[in-house]
Amino acid sequence: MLREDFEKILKEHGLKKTRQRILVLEALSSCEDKHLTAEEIYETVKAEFPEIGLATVYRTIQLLSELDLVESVQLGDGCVRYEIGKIGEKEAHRHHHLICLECGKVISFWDDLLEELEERIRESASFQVINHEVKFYGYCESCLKQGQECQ
Amino acid sequence: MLREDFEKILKEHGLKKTRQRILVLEALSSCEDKHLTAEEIYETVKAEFPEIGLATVYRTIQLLSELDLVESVQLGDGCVRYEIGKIGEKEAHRHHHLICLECGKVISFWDDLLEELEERIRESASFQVINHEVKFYGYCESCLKQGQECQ
DNA sequence: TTCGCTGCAAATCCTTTGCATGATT
DNA sequence: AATCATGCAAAGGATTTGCAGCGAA
Repeated sequence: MLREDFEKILKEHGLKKTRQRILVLEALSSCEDKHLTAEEIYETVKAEFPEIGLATVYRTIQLLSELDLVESVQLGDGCVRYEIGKIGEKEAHRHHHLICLECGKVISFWDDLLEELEERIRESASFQVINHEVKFYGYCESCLKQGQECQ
Repeated sequence: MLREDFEKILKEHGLKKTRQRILVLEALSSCEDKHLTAEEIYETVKAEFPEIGLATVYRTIQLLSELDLVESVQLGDGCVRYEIGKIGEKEAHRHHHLICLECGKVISFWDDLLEELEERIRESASFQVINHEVKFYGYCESCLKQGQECQ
């Protein structure tokens, strides 16, 4: 997500361009794979703009969600985290997470193998699938190496 | 999950059999497809045992989680809900949810099509998959019928 | 009798809201 | 200048914790 695109979207929706909004979006864009919590976004932005308040971060996240620019994910550690969206892009539908049960590391990956499964659901359950969310829990490479005797 | 099995598990772990614990488990067993919140479990048990406290419900849920008898699910409405587990049974790995974006209805279904995908992940990402969680968002049959012009 | 379990109330954590001030258009 | 957005502090909701009393073993 480019800054100009974002500014254009704000304008289109009659919303004001503020430093806080830009910085929250940039925090989320800069580390796409970090899955930041609201608190982490707050700390990140505060480094560059110490006056920002946590409430503004929450309000901005909510705004970005409504604009379909970010989505929340819950990765098993009890925290709500936010990701910059791939919404609208064709990547959106193929974006999944691998979550390490040992170290908590999250690996994003893309795959569309579920297309076939969706088709079957559509037929068998009379349910029109719009989107799906898949999480795989297990052990990442480095944790496997470290504790080969453990599992 | 049968009551006797549960009592046996409690005994095996040196835990006491209490009316509260039995009733919480029964609330969760009786309506497997309801995905109750802590508050709903509380209300259900209270009908039969009005002295119970909400804290006990939370403590019992936590206990049941540690015993791998229940797991939490978050179905897009912002609430944390609990399901009696299929853990250990071969059903465990094939248990997914269809969530209606219109009415919020949740339909559980079982399918193991992801086996193949897991195999590919194991190879390509050097990640050992232990479990997975899949949610499909879309529109259920009755919502589709009602608003055929809407989507 | 012992020790774990419970209910209650208070504490905590995360998120939202009200309101006066400040910034953007 | 008008309006929207912000910071702060207070409110809200969900969950956890401390503690004295109760109940299962």
